[in-house]
Amino acid sequence: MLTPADVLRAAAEILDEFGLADLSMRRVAGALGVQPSALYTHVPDKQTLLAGVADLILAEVSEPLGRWRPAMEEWAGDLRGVLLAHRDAAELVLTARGFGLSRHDTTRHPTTLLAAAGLPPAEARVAATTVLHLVLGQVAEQQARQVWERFAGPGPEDDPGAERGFEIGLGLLLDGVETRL
Amino acid sequence: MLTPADVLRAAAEILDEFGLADLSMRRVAGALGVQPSALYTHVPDKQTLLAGVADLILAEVSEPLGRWRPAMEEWAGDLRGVLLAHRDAAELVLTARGFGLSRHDTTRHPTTLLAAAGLPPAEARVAATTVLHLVLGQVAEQQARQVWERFAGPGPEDDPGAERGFEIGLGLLLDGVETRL
DNA sequence: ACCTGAACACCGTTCAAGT
DNA sequence: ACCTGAACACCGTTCAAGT
Repeated sequence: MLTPADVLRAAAEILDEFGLADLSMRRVAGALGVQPSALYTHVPDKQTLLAGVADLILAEVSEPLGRWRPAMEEWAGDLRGVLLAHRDAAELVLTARGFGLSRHDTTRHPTTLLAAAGLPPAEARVAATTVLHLVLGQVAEQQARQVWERFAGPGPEDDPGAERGFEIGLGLLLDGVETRL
Repeated sequence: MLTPADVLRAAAEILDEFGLADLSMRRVAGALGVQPSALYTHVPDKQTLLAGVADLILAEVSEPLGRWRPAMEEWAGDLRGVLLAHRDAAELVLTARGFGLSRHDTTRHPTTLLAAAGLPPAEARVAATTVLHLVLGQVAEQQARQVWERFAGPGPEDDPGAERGFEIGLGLLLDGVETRL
């Protein structure tokens, strides 16, 4: 007997191995050894299933702790690392968040951290969300490039240029935060 | 007789009216009154067609001129406005850029502008790309939310919270740039 | 060169039927 | 409640055939 958690796990595995384009309801069903229609007993539709996988991924990101600046740097780096560890994760999270189906409040802890550092609550929320958007935008582009390189280019590289760009861009943003403290 | 430009235009119209999910090769063909297979005389595949539409949209963004800070604010606002004016444009641009099929060098002018203001060339490029990623991440999320609200919520709003968040986030980043000048 | 028409190998989702 | 099997209304892309 299947459970919603089984469906989620199977979907997450297909995402990591074959990517978002190959993550179809029929493929998830196949991996579980059931008919496609059987999934709809445990999951309302594909959109909700994808949001569940996105939340599973976001739950891997650790909470930021300690002095605000190194903590924010670690959180952003961790978020980026988690997204890069799962194929097409940035695009998945971006659409899941937009569709409002994501239950995971990703910016909760960094917002608290920035507020505790002295930033007005509204600005803290915006600053945390800005860091999130920055990471999502950068990783989404990098991962779409990786999809392409998988069958056209010289294979998936570590892309040190992207990491360098991420660090510099984040540094600019956190410098901006620092001027407001 | 069809031309590649006709196919691009038809695809762009379907995007604006019905969104990325409904932008299929079969629908573009239908709008042009031809069989789906007829498109492949003018366009290699769907991916390339989408990248062409993305470049069409990005070409609408005006060049930044004048003092660096107001020019960057205007450029980022213009970019955001252009993306918001075309349904699902941020997601489209994000994947088209990632796939490396986009011919449009979006960050060219803002990079020159920041370099002229005194930022080292490498940092200028990164700073311009960071602004781009910020805008793409924020608009991608907002537009995915708009897709959802179209058949679930209270209709597409202007979302002043998103605009406010954009302005504050951009301000933080540009403050960071300022500390480096 | 340009387009048609048919085909191939897929999709997400629904639904009557069985257990 | 849970799952099967068939069906509906779609996909992108290819390819022989016509002009």
